[in-house]
Amino acid sequence: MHPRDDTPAADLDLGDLVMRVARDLRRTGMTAYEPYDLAPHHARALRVVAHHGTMRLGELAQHLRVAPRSVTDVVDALEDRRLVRRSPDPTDRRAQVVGLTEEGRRLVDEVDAARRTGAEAYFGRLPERDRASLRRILERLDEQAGD
Amino acid sequence: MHPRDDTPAADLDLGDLVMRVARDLRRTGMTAYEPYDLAPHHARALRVVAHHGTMRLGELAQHLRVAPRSVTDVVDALEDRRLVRRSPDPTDRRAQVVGLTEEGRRLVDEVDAARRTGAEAYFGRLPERDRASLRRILERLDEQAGD
DNA sequence: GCCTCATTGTGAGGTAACCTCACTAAAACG
DNA sequence: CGTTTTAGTGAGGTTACCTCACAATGAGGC
Repeated sequence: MHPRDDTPAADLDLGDLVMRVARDLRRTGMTAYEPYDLAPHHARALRVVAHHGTMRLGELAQHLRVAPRSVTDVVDALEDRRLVRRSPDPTDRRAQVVGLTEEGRRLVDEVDAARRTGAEAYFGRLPERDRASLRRILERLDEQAGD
Repeated sequence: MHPRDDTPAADLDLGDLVMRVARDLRRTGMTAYEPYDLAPHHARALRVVAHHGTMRLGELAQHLRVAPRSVTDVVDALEDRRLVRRSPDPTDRRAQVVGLTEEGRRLVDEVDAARRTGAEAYFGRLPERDRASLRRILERLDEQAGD
C-alpha cells in the first residue's frame, strides 16, 4: 500500500537510516495499536506509568523527554479514556500525580503483548546476534545523547 | 537545556530505542541546520534532488516516502527560497519536474558538510566497527520494511 | 512571619510534517 | 472518441510537539 520504490539505503548516511527505520516503525506501530485506538505516544506514556508506578506529571515529562506542558495533553487524553487518573500529590499541593486505573492496567497488558508481537515482526528477521548488537549500540548512543 | 533524568535505556525495547535515537538525532540535526534556516525535512528533499538530479514531484514523493500531496508543500517552501525550481515536464504536460537552482546547489554543498560534521559528532563516539554494524543492520531493516 | 524566588501544572496559541478527499488537466487505452 | 488512469494541488484535518504567561504553592533568607 505504501510506495516502496524509493532511494536505495546505500546512499543514506546513518542518521537518515535511523530516521527511516523510525518512520517505518511508527507506521507499523500505529497499525499495531489501532485495535486499541491508542496513539503510540499515548501507549508510551501509559507504559511508563505502568512500569514506574504512580508519578508526578513533571516526572512523566522527563521520562518521555518532552516539555512539561506536553504531558498535560497526553494525560488529559488518557484520563478522558479512564486509563489513568490524576490525584493531588499529598506532599506538595501544587503537584499532581498520575496513576493507572484498573482499566488502564488491563489495557497496558494487552498492548504490551501486541507491541511485543509487532516488534518481533519487525525486528524478528534479524538474527539474534544482530538484535543484541543493535540494542547495545543504540543504548550507547542514547546514553551519550545528553552531553 | 534538555532534561536528562529519564528512564534508563535498559527497560526499553528495540523499537523505543530507535525512536529515541531518532528523536535525539532530529534535535541535533535541527540545530545543525539552524544557521541555514532549513528544516531537516527540507534539507532532505534538497539532498534528494541534488543527488538524483531533476525529477518529477511524484518521484520525489517516492524518494521521501511521503504522500504526493506532502511534496507539494516542501517544494513550495524550497521554491519560495529559490533553492529549487519547478518546470514543466517536456514529456508529460500534466507533470512538473523539480531541479536545483544554483543557489540551491551552493546551499546543498554547505549543508552536506554540516550534516557530515553533525553525524560525526553523534555517531563519532562509536567505534568504527559499531558504525558498520549499525549501518548493516539498519539497511537490512529498511529493506524488509515494505513487505 | 513575611518577602522574595523557584517550581508545578495548565490555558492560550503556534508550528512542522504529515495525512485524506475532491478536483482539474492531461495522458493512455480500448 | 469516450473511459479510465495519472499528476499535481487546494482545502481542511491530525498529531505531537513547542513557548509564553500565569496562578497557586513551596522554600529559603532575614
